[in-house]
Amino acid sequence: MSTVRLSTTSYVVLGMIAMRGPSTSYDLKRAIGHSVGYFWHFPHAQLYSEPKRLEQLGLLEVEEEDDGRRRRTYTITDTGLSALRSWLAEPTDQHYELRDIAEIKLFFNELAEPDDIKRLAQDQIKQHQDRIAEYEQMQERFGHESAISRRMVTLGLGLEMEHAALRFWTSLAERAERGEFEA
Amino acid sequence: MSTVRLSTTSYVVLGMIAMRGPSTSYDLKRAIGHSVGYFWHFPHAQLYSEPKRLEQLGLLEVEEEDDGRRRRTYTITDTGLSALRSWLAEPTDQHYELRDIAEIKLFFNELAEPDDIKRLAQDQIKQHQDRIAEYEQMQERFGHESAISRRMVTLGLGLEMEHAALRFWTSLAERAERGEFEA
DNA sequence: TTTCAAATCGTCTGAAACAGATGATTGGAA
DNA sequence: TTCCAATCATCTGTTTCAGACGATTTGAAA
Repeated sequence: MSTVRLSTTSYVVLGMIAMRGPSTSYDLKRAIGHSVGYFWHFPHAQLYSEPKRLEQLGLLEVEEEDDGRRRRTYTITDTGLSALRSWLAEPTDQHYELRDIAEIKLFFNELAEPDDIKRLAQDQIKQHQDRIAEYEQMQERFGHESAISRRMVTLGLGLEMEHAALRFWTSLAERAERGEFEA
Repeated sequence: MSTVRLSTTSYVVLGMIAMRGPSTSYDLKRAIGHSVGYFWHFPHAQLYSEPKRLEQLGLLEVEEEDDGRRRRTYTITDTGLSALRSWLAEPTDQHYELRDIAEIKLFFNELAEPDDIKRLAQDQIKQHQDRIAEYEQMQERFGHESAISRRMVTLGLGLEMEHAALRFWTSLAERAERGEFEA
């Protein structure tokens, strides 16, 4: 077994191919785009270079078209599958990271104009409402199709988080309205 | 005014120096470590290289010790302050990113053993409970000192998010217990 | 049936982010 | 006074990243 350290990107690629079956990089890009991509961004260039690496490590197999687009279709190997499975079985000690520019701006509220805080809060409210609507629509459309309902489980976490953020920014907007961030 | 694109890291550095006053890279590392570092990780090496860049751009000024540690103490310039202020005033269209390895593993639940899901959920419950305790302690200790209470505002968001995650994983653990992730 | 604009698909580049090793300085306990 | 642990700073090689670029394909209008 190799001693190379695989990244989260590696496992997402492995997992996607294991779940979907044989896939091209472009397939991955699209599949990730309407699933894990909602909460963790993977630049599409990675989805071309990473499978190449995984193939060299023997975790994927590749089949190349020899003309036109020259698509490379990747399949997971037994080694790849067992690497993925042991990662899934492994405990995760790392806490999540919430990369939220709005939160950073809010952290520096002392340096901002009170009106900036108000607008920030209002923008966030709108954004989270929109996202909630989007998630609910997904849940409605696909949540009951048992074929993919297990892929919808994380939507529940996404929704909880969105509602939490919405609650926070709503209450913050009220506090700002009350003048809590003046002088 | 320069046309260089500043990153979030840049603004965090500027903001920290603006809020704390003259700071060394090590000061930044520590200050970030017990504030924004809780939700967005900035590798400390960046906090040495980034101020250097900002100094070259004229957004910071530097004063160097000429012996011993050779600490470089950075101060924000007027240009730096106005760059920071206009960033704070600017709307933020980007949605947050939630980099959560546990969520990724859960997404691939179809490929995992039912017991893995149970343990994943239990670990997450523990982790979020601990984090909540940590945040509540911070709130209790510093929330009332008006000198810094405005720097504690984001703690509220952190807590809301932690509670949301805790709710989700708690309910997920029950579903797993009921055998929802078998076969 | 040609044509041409939009959508799809793939690669490349240079810059920034990153983990983690290394090394120097310092304070204070033994 | 020595010596260990904490503090502080830099360096290295790798990975991530945004976004530009270019090639192929589709299909609708001409």
